Amino acid sequence: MARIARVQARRYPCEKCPLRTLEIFRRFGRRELEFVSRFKTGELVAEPGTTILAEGSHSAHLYTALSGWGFRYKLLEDGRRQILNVVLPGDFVGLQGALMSQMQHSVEALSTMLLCVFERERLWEIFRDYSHLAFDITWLAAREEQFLDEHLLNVGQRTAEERVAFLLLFLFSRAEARGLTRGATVEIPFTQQHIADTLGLSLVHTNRTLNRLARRGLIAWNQRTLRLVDRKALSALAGWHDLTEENRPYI
Amino acid sequence: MARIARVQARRYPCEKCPLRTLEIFRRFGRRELEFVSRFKTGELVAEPGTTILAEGSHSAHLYTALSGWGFRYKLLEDGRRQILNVVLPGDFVGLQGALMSQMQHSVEALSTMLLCVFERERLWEIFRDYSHLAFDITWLAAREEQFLDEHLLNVGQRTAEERVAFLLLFLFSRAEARGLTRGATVEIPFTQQHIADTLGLSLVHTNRTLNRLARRGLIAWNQRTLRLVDRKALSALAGWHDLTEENRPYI
DNA sequence: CGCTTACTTGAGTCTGGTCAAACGGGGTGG
DNA sequence: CCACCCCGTTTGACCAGACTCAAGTAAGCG
Repeated sequence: MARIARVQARRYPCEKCPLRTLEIFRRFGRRELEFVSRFKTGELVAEPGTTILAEGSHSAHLYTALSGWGFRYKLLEDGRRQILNVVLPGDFVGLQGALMSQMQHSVEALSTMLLCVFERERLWEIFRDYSHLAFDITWLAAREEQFLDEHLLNVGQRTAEERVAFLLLFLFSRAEARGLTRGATVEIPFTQQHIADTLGLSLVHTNRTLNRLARRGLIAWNQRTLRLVDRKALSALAGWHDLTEENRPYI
Repeated sequence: MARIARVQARRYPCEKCPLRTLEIFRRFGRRELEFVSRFKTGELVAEPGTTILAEGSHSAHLYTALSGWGFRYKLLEDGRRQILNVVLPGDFVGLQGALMSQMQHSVEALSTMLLCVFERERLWEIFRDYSHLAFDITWLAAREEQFLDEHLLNVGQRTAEERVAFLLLFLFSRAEARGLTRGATVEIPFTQQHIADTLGLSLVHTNRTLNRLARRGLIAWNQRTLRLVDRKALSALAGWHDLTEENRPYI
C-alpha cells in the first residue's frame, strides 16, 4: 500500500515564503499576507512515492507546493495510469476536492515535497473577504485548464516523437521559471515509465523515442537528468511556443 | 474564412432565463439576479460553423451558452485539430481569455447557438462585490478541469472502442441533464470527423469503430442521432461512472 | 554479493493510419 | 425534372507506428 504523507509543525512564516523571491510570482499586499498567514495551518513533508491526495477521498486540506516535484494522475480499474500534470512550487493542489464532493484524481510526490497546508473549510472566507485572492485562485484554475488543453492536444494529435519533445520542453520551461535549471540542464525525478504514462505511450516505445532524440543530438537523458542539447531543433520538432509564466499568483 | 457570429439585441430577461427551469442548475438570490441582469449586455446568435472565440484573440466578451451545441478546440500549424470539449447550455465560455492576455483555444458553434454576452472588463466587479458568483465561476472552472482530466485519461489510456463508448456516454449524459434527450436518443450535431478529432483517432477508424459498436447492438448512430441501445453494456465497456451534474451553478 | 529497480534491445504482432474509391442523400441551377 | 455536386459516410487494401513479450544489462542498496 502507498505510504501517506505526514503533517508537521509549521516552519516557514509566510513573510519569508521561499517562493517570494522568484520573480515569476506576483507579490501581495500586507493585508493579504496577514490573512494567508492565518489561513495557513501548517506544513506537510511528503517523501517520494507518498500519496498527498487520493482519488475518491474528501480531503480536509488544500495545499500550495513550496518545493519538490509531484504529479496528478488518474487510474483505470485495470491499472492503466494517466498522468495529468506535474506539481511544482507555487502550484495550488486540491481545489477540485474542496469545491466538489470528492477528489477525482490523486496526487503523489516524486521527490521530497514541502507543502503549505490550508483548511478547506476556510476557502469560503477567501471569497467573502479577500476578492483579490479569490481572483488569484480562479486564475490558477484557468491556468491549469490551459495546461490540460495543451496536454490533450499533445496526446491526441502529435506523433510519439513530437509528444516527447513537447513534454520535455514543457517540463524544462516550468522548472526554469522556478530556478531549478542549470544552463540547459534540469533534474527531473521522472522515470521513463512516468513519461510514458504522461504521453499515453508504452514504456518500450518511450525509451526508443528518447534514445532516437538523443542520437539525433537534440537531448540527453541520463540518471533523470535532462539536457536540451539543441533547444531550437527540439522546439521546431514539437511545435513549441514559449510559456509566459510571469506574474503568476500563488496563495 | 470562417464566418463570425453576430451580436443582437437582448431578448430574454435574466428573470426568465431558459436555464432556470432545468433542475441541474442552482437558483440564485434576488440581489445576484439583479447584478447578473446588469452584467449581461446582450445576446449573441451564432449560426452553425461560426467562430465565437478565436485562438490568439483578446476578446472583450464572456459568454454563457443558453441553447445549442458548440465546441472548444485547438489547432496545430499543419491543421490537425484537437476538440477539447463540447459547449452546452449553462457552460461559461471565454474565462481563460478574460484572465490571460489572449485565448489559447477557439470556440465554434455546431448548431445554432444562443449566448448571453458579458463584458470582460466587469469580471472584476463580480469578485469584488458578489463573492457567491465568484465562487460559482471558480466552481465552473474546476468542473471544466475535471472534464479535461477525464478526457485526457480517455485519449491517453483507452483503446479506440473504449474511447468511442466513453465519449458517447459523456455526450449523452450531459445532454440528458439539460433535457435534450428523448428516451435513449439524442441528436448530436457532430460529424464522425468531430468524434475522430475529439478522440485522437482517424476518420476511417472512427467510422469502423462506430459500426462495430452498432453491429454488436450497443448503439445506433444515424443522421447525427445517437441511440444508446444497450447502455449497460456500453457503460461496462467504457468503464463509465455516472456524472453528478446537480446543483451546477451558472452565471 | 544478491536483490531490486530502471533501462535497453530484439523479434514478432496488431491496432489504428493512409490512400483510394465508391455510395447516398440533399440542394441547386440549367 | 434531371444532372451534377458536395458533404458525410462506407469499404477495401495496404502500411506503419506503436505495443507486447521476452531477455538481458546496468546501477544502487542492504
